[in-house]
Amino acid sequence: MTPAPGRRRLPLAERREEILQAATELIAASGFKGVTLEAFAAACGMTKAGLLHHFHSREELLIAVLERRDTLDLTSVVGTLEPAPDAATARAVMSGFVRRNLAQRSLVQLYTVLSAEALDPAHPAHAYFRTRLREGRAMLERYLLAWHPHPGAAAVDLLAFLDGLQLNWLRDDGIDFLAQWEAFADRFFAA
Amino acid sequence: MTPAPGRRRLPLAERREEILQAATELIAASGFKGVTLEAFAAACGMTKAGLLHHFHSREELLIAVLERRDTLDLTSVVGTLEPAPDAATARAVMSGFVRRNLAQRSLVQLYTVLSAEALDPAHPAHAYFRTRLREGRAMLERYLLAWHPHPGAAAVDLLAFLDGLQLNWLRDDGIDFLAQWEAFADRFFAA
DNA sequence: TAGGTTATCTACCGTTTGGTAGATAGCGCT
DNA sequence: AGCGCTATCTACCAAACGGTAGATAACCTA
Repeated sequence: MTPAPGRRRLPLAERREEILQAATELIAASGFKGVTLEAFAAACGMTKAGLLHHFHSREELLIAVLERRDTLDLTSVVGTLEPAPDAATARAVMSGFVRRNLAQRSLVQLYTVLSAEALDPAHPAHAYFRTRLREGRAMLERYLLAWHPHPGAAAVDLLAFLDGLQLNWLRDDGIDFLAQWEAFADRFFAA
Repeated sequence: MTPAPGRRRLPLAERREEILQAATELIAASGFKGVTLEAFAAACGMTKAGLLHHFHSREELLIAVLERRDTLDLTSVVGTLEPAPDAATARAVMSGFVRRNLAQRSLVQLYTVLSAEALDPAHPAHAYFRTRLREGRAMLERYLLAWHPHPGAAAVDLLAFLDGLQLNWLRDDGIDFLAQWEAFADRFFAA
């Protein structure tokens, strides 16, 4: 049997992954501000100090969570598609994101709250979100380039609408996220 | 002369207004989380305890600031217009908000950050923002009712786009808020 | 099985912060 | 002038929280 694990020792990589996974769930449920170092640790059955051995500060943990989630998301949605720069592909990719987000509301809320907090240039995740926005827009623009008359402005439009729709959906779950998106997309991709 | 005011005593209403004004500026500059009770008080030349005599908690102060700002904004933008329920009026009102927001970026950021924080149902301003969204949408819908084929969905669209555009503008001031809005409005109000 | 590496723990610290209790003093009224 | 109301202050508290230091024990290798 496991010899009365008053202490459970794991190899580095494994423990890190366990922590990140637990932290993601916790943050998604209660926001980042709402979760204390001790709570993160307790979720893995360890203590603050134990956790800090792996992530040297609370902020470092946050960044790690974000980056991990980002990688997972990106590969899962875009990964399998050919990067064909046409309207149909662009719409497919965006619809993929919409559907994925629809299914993980609390995680979307996490991103929303964090990205707002991070408007403050002093916030630990400020640079992260700034970069993320720029890259996302550049990527989208590449998809629009070949067929849209104003790819730059259109990319801004599309991302703004999606961000805003998400925000309103979080505030009021009476909103039909998917329907509103599809209607908007019909118009947008008709041009 | 004023007799060496180690203590400055003001009538209730006057002091309240002074506090709200100072608090608004402070929050707009550094966010709500970034300002401590003591800082709010110091800005009016008083102490925490003195301030708490007027607002019984930090949260109460926050709500008061929001409500005051809301009232001021609403009267300043909508106040002078006839509530004619046609497209032109709707567009004029919305454009009024856009221009006003454009001119007070830090205040917009305040609202953005707060409304994101307030997604948490336990947040002191949760109800405030929920109500505000609903009322805003209802008001907008009334303007669209007479001429738009789908007033409900359109209201959601418009507010989502504006929220999102604002958010992206806050994240990246390279975005031309006004131009993007006008272009969108051209399409939206053409229908 | 001995020994070293290191993952984990116990105990503690210092600061920040929201809030309270009771004293004090400025203003209006008679 | 005196008195009461209350706006304001001084002093204090308690708890939360992020982080550190040094002890301890689990696993790997020889």
